[in-house]
Amino acid sequence: MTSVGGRRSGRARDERAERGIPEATVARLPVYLRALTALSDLDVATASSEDLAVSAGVNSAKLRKDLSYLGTYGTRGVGYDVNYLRYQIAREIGLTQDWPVVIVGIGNLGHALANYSGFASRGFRVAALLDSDRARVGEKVGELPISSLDDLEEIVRASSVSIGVIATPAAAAQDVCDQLVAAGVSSILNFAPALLAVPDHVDIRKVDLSIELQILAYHEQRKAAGLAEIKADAG
Amino acid sequence: MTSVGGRRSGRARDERAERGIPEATVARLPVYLRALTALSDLDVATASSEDLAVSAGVNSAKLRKDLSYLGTYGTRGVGYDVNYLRYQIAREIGLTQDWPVVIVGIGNLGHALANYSGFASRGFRVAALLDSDRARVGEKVGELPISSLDDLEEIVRASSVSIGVIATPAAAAQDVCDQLVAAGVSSILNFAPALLAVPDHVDIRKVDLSIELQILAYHEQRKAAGLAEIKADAG
DNA sequence: AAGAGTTTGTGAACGCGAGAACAAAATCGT
DNA sequence: ACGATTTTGTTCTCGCGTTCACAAACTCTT
Repeated sequence: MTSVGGRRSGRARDERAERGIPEATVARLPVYLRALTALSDLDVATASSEDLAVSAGVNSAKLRKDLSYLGTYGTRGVGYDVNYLRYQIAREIGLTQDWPVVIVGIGNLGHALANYSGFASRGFRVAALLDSDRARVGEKVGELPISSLDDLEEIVRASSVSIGVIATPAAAAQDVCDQLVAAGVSSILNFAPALLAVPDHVDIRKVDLSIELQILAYHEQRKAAGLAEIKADAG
Repeated sequence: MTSVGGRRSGRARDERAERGIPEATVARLPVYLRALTALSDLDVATASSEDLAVSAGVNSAKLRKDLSYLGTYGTRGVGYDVNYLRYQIAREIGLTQDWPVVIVGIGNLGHALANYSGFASRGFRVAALLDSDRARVGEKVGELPISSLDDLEEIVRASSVSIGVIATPAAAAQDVCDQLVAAGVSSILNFAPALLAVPDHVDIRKVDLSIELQILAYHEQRKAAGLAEIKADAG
């Protein structure tokens, strides 16, 4: 409990940022970043936690607590310097560096993702587009040509890719996932409606359109049932 | 506390399903449904909570508790009848009926969504594609022609649409959202990277690619930092 | 028919995250 | 220079969701 702790080096570092920002907070940092960027574009120099909270759509106490995990970047009685805080959050997330990304599966969705401008604007760069259909290899999508899935390993090594996006049909997803992991990719964003198994050291997140719609349908049905009940009681 | 409760009608109903399935459970029901469908396709007649939990990628106790909110559909010592449970979950979510959906913003993403086969296979039907660009009105995407955003209200009324999907640029999202709400849509799935304000009675869910990537980047950076630290300590 | 073996449904403990509330620290006005 | 005001950073409490653990309920074997 005294002096040397764990495998920390001797150099003093910011204790607060050292270990463990709660996952819920991490998920909100990009939202704050977006709000700060919007304020910055409007030439707002400083903003209170309340201002920011409104822009981000969260409770101000929650926002202050979230920011406190990063460090003490605010000034009591004043608020937060918009550009300074924006930089600090960007640095914390890792957006001060460039992240090469490969997209696997260039169907309708892969196409859309390849052309998505939100990639480049936030430090993500599409390094390659891959598809298992040999007939499509060479075809251009925007600036980039489609490469063969066989070249995955070489591309990942050559461009130091650590993030992969899966936009294949569900049936192919696990196989592609395994290949990505074997090639050295350690973060995966999965758009295929399938459960993917990965080793512990690999992070995986899924985006599932169909699930989102089903959740909406559940609530929608509930609203309709409530109305029907009121009607029945009245009649 | 006795006899007549709230605005319930006199008819007895299943108390369990009557009110309030936890939101976390609702979000998992579609996952269970997918797992059950997969098992059904493999002609598996019954499955234990453990089997299902593995297929769905969750803890079996959690799965049992989730299912218990719907009713008592399992048999102790045996497990769950796959097809029966599948039907019950589908009914609970509201997938026994057909949900017409409108998609607004037919750019790259809107195109991909319009052609997404996962829609139809789960009871969602694309009723119309809308775009504000008059030059594109009439253009066909798959089977459907693009309609003008001006016709939104009529389309919503004619087809009893209650779910809308926003796939426009961020700048247009709030305006489109307001129009959807005004037309009578009460559930919205938003793909635009923008915070949308809606009345209380409207449900909204967002899917944000850029945020997902940023979350992955944070963890990726963390892994890299950890490695660097170990290297530095060793050297 | 009765005991052995399974598997569900649920009570209880625990941990995390949300939000209220407040002390500490900065600015501003006089 | 000092009190009033603003706003942060943090402590505390509460509720929700996850997980463990076990009694109840069912099947199967003999």
